[in-house]
Formats: sequence, structure tokens, C-alpha cells
Amino acid sequence: MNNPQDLFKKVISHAKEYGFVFQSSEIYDGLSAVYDYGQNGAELKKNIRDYWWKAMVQMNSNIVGLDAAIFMHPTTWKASGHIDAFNDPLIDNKDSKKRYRADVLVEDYCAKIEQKIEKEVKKAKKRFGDAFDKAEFMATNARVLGYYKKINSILKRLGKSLENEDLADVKALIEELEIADPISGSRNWTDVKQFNLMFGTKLGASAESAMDLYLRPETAQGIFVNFLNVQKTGRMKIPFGIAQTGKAFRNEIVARQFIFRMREFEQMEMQFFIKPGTQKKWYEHWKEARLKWHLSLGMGADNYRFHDHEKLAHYADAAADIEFKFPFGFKELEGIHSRTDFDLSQHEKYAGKKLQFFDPEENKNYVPYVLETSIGLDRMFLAVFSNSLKEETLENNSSRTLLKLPAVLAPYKAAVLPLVKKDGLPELAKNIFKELRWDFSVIYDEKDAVGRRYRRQDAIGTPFCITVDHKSIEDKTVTLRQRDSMEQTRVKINDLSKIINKEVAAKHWLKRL
RNA sequence: GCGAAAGUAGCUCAGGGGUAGAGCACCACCUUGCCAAGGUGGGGGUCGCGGGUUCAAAUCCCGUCUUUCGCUCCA
Repeated sequence: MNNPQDLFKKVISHAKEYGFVFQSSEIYDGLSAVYDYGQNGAELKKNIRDYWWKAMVQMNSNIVGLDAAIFMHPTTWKASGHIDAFNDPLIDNKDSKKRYRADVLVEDYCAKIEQKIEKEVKKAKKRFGDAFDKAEFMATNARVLGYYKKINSILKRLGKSLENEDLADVKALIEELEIADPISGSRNWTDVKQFNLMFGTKLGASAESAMDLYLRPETAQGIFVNFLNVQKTGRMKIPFGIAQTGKAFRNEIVARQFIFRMREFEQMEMQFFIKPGTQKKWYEHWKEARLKWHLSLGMGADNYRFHDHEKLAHYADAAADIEFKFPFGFKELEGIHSRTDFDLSQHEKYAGKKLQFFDPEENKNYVPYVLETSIGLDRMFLAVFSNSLKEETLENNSSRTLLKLPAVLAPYKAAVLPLVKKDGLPELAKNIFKELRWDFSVIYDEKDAVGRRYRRQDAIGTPFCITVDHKSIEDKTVTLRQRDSMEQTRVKINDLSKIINKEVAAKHWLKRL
């Protein structure tokens, strides 16, 4: 685990070996950049989601939840700008390895012809000014007309092919026109491919009546289109927020680095609606609030940093990322964006409905500005998981693999272990186990030597082990073993729930905010 | 998408034309009993998948899928 690459490999194999993350459809050789969460991963992921939800919704009386559908009306994506921004026919040159937009190549070619026309016309102007030759004039005229006709037909064909998504014809056109790579001069092209960030699908059983739909590429739009519904039925007053978690889908050209960039991923987003002009204040507020949330988990302040965007997306007037030190370097974990009134205004325009708030203080209507916090749940999972995985060498020169998860996030809060598999110890242990699971997710294990069982729990990040021995039967006490320090203390069975709760309850973690 | 490397048991990997291997993990029994690796026995792999060459392919060739890294793209 010395270099980052080894650590990352270790992270991936540990995730697989201990039932946290599996590759999707593995028995069919897997599906590129799609992963499933296993028995322990599902728990960890759920706990991260809950911890976020508690911090954002439960602890903020002016933030409410929402669970919008993945399918949305197709016009949503016109309004949001996703259809225009992420829909390009691309072609690669096999020799130069350069990628071009296929339509731009053809258009550039036409522009070149146009230059030719201009030259001809210029030349003709000069010549015919001196001596008019009817035959030459006609010939020039015919040539120019021919050029125009050619351009016209090329662009017409291009437009038609693009409209019908006949990409083979776009390539045929490029080949017929003998368009070469502007850099290398090579005509060795790949097929034209449409790169659309959004996954398309159909609504409707029969092909004729079907409606083209997209799987949402972000969860944010579900919040924007429900802005008025929530504001009115929840009697919300600005400033207020709407939070939701859910799947989003992006057909990334390059999806890589385990669960860091997936084609299907889960977002945890909160859109905060504010009075125009106050966005700077709220931007700073949420940057700080979100960083504090991360720091509350105790994974080390050095592992986080802000990255302020200089180049802004079409909807933003300020944007920053909270970056985390992943095994492959500092990468974006969460985004805080000041989205202005772009989204709500766009939906007003496309839907033809007002999406405004009547401000009693100002005594007027306005389209609220929006401050967004958006974190990738899978990225957060990877941050927590990779940061927690440690290999320790102990005093007796043995080693242990330890998943030092923040206790509030651990899949199991405690393991109940009878010291031996006889003398009534398993029975007592099982009783403790059954009682504790009313309060926490706990696990019972009686197989192998107790030391080995401790290591098993270390590997999946269980913060406590409760060991039942012969003395337990006499005086109703057990040993409570701490994951990180390996310290053992003798405690009363009746106190277990209280002691564990103190360490694992979200309350005690969130209070550090 | 391009380039490079890799894919053999749950995990880490060895083997490189002639019967499928190791360590750890797993299962059963015995033993020990508060920090892994004691004993005995056992389960598990058409060597990613598909073609080809060969008497014979995990091994050589071609294709394909998946992963990692670099580039590119995106935000």
C-alpha cells in the first residue's frame, strides 16, 4: 500500500472481497462503468445517504425533501440546455488521432468553397472592368452558380442526415467530398458517432405512438419543475430549500476509475431558493456549511480543498468544488453552484407558466435565484471507503486490515461473539444480539477463534465487538472491544445499547457541525 | 475514442503446447479459548468470451468483452 496505485487496487479488491462493490452483470463479463453494491456496500451507502438527509432536511426547518421521477417531460431538457449542449456527431481521424465534429468538418469544407467563389468574383470584377468578354462572363457565372449549387446541396444533405440521425451518410458525405484532416491531411476516418450525454428511451408500448424520453442526466430539474408545488403546499417562504437523492444517468465517453465516474450514479442535491442579489452571501454560506458536514466525519481536514471554477457553466454565476484526496489525487466530490434564475426562467419560458414567489416584504413577485449543493453519493462512498482502508502492523508483528469507517456510517455497529461455542455462551450471545438489533444493525458470529473474528469485523469496519465469556453468565457483563484502539473494557449487558449509541448515533456526529 | 498493460479458485498470484497449481479465504469435524495463520478431511476453475493453427491450446494467432494507466473529451 505504498504508492497510490497500489492503494487503489487494494481498495477495489477489498470492496469486492468483503461484499461492498461488485461489477454489474459480472457473470456476463460485466458492463462497462456500471457497478452494484453488495450486502455491506448497500448498508454503507444507505448510511451516507441518511447522514446527508439528516443534516440537510431533518436539521433545517426551511429545507424539505422531494423524490422526483427519473422520467421527465422531454421539454425539460430543452429548457435546461442539455439537449443543445450535449449532442454532437463526432468523427476521429485514425492517423492523427484527432477528434472533430463531423458537421463542422463539412461546414468548413463549404466555407472553403465559398472562399473560392469570392476569389472568382473578385477576379472577374477586376477583369471584366477592363474588357468585357461575354463568353468568359457566362463561364464564370456558371462556375459560381455551380459552386453555390454544390454548397447548397451539401448543406441540405448534411442537415437532412443529421435530422434523421443517418450518421453513415454523414461519413459518406465526408468521404465523397474527400475531406482531409486539416492537420495531417489524412482521409483515414472512423465512423461518425453521435455523442449524446443523455440516455434515450421510449415511453409508450407501440413504436408509432411512442414518445422519446431521456433518463435524467441530473436530479436538479425534478426540483425546479416542482418548485411551485412544494412552495405552495409546504407554505415555504424564501429562503428555502428542496433536497433530494436519486439516480442520474450520463452516457460518458470515458467512464473510469471504479465507482468515481459511472454511467448510472446517485446524486444528493439541494436547491436553495433565494432572493435575487443575495446569491453571494448564500454561496459563501453553503460552501462553508457543506465543508463542515464533510469535516464532521473526521476524515482529516487535509483531505479536502476548494476549487473555484473560472470557466463557468451556462447556468452559473459562481461555482466551486469541494475536492477530496482520492487514491488517484484530488478530485471533485461536491459542487456548490450559484445557478441564478437560469433554470426557473427557462422553465417559465418553455412551459409558459409563472414560476415566481410573492415576497411580502418587497411586495412584489420575482423569479428566485438558486444556490445548489450537489454531491455524488458514489463518490462520497469511494471517499469514505478509500480513506478508511488501513493496514496496520501490530506489536506482535502480525498485521491487520482495518476499515476505519466513521462509526455512524459503518454497515454493522457491533458484532456479538461468544468466546467459545459451548457452555451456554452462544445462547446468551444470541439473546444479546436479538435485543441489540432493535436499536442497531448488529451481526452474530461464533465461528473460529475469537481473535480471527475480531479481524473479520475490522475488515468490514464494525466499530464494536461484544464478547460473551463464562463470567458473563455469572455477572451479566461482557467485554466491549473497540475497533480502532483494540482496547477492551468490561461493561454491563444492560449498558451496551447506551454505550454503543453514544458512539454511532448521527446526533453525536452532527453536533460537531 | 486512441495508445499501453492486464484478465487462471472468493482475494493475491505462479505456470507459458501434453492430467489445473500455491498462499490466504470458504465448508465439516477435532483442538485451543480475548486479538489472524493448530490438526484431519472437503468444496470450488470448460484458465474472460468466440474463432483459428495443431494429434493436442490456459499456453501460439486473430477478434471481442472487461479492468487499470496515459492521452482526449466533458463539467
